Amino acid sequence: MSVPSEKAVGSENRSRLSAADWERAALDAIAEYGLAGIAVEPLARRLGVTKGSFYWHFPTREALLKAALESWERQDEEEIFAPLASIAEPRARLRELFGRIAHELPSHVIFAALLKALDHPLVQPVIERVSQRRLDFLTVAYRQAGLDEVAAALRARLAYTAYAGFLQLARAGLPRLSHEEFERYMEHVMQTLLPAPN
Amino acid sequence: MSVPSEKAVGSENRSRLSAADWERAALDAIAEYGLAGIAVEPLARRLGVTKGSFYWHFPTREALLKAALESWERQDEEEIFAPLASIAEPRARLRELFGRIAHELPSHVIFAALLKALDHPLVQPVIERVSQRRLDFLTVAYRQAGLDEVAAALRARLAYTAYAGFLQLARAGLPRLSHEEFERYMEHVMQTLLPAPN
DNA sequence: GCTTTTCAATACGCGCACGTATGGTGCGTT
DNA sequence: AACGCACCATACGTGCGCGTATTGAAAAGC
Repeated sequence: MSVPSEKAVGSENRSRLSAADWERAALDAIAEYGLAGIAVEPLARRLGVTKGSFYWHFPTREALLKAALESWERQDEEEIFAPLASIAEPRARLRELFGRIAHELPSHVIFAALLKALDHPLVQPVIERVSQRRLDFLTVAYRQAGLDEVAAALRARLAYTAYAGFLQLARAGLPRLSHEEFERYMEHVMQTLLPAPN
Repeated sequence: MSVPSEKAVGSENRSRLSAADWERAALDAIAEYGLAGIAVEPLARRLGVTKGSFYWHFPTREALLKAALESWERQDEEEIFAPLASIAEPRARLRELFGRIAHELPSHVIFAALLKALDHPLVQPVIERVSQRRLDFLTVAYRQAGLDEVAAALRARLAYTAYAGFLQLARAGLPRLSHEEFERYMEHVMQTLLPAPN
């Protein structure tokens, strides 16, 4: 049956790496340093190997970026937005979404980093797809919350830009909010961006 | 009186360059390529000289960046926000502000580029100052439009993040709006983010 | 007209990341 | 025990941008 001695789930410190390990490291690097964080030699140092390892798994730097982006797009969809879809009440669903953004989930941090690299030809289509899904998500929720077709689409766009702007400014550029202040802010956002419940 | 043969206003193609010419070129480069656009050798090529020229005017790359940022911050304040301040009616003032954002003024394009480089130690304080001014601007306008102190500050923050997000997503990442669609969108934003006129 | 200042070209060394080529090591297979 | 494959190290060449040093040319001042 040829059972590998270590088939554990996590990315243990097993001495040999796989392509998936490089993808994970790449995503971590994006979260920390932005798109420029995906660099072969720095990543290799970070992983305790040399680039000789990398070029066995991937033909080029761009290939890693591409793989990492695909991995993120899938993961983001499954882990972040799929759970939200199960919330029936649209206002609660939106509230939950906005609430999650503040928690600096890795997926959101990466999303913020990718938003800053929209000029990159590999990033742009990914963000376009993801943005469209988020817009649809918001539009549906607003529609269910009582807005008419047109208003729902417009409100979704406004909410989405606010979402993107918040991510961009959350870590710096604006005075940071305390937990309480953030709660008040969230409350205000909900009241402003959500139609009154009938 | 030693009148220089060419003292014309514009950045004519006079053969010798000044520090101000480099600053202008740097800001153009930021608008086009982002912060990475500020690079000595590429800029020199763009200007038709070699870096021998640059290092006479500036000691280092960072010095140019610093000078360009200061120039932009001053110019942005004078040319964009000062005119707005003269509009007495707060709702009209806000409308005018939002309207200007869409016109891709150079100053806004640079602002968007700087927002993407918030991690840079020279950029961060500039954006923090500018953000604070914009927040104050918005807060005052909302206050004058009838919101109470707390609500005005919160609404200003929301409007500002929407503003930043819009800039970030205007050029790519989201389906581009036609002129008519944009007008409708603006109308919706005004209705949503502005209190009803009594 | 001659010097001095101002701006620019050239040549150089450095760092750093990409990508290639090639040899080396551990481990499952037979 | 020997082989072969998967993974990694090492060495090398390239590109490109920063910064320095030195020389050169044009304009300004006297």
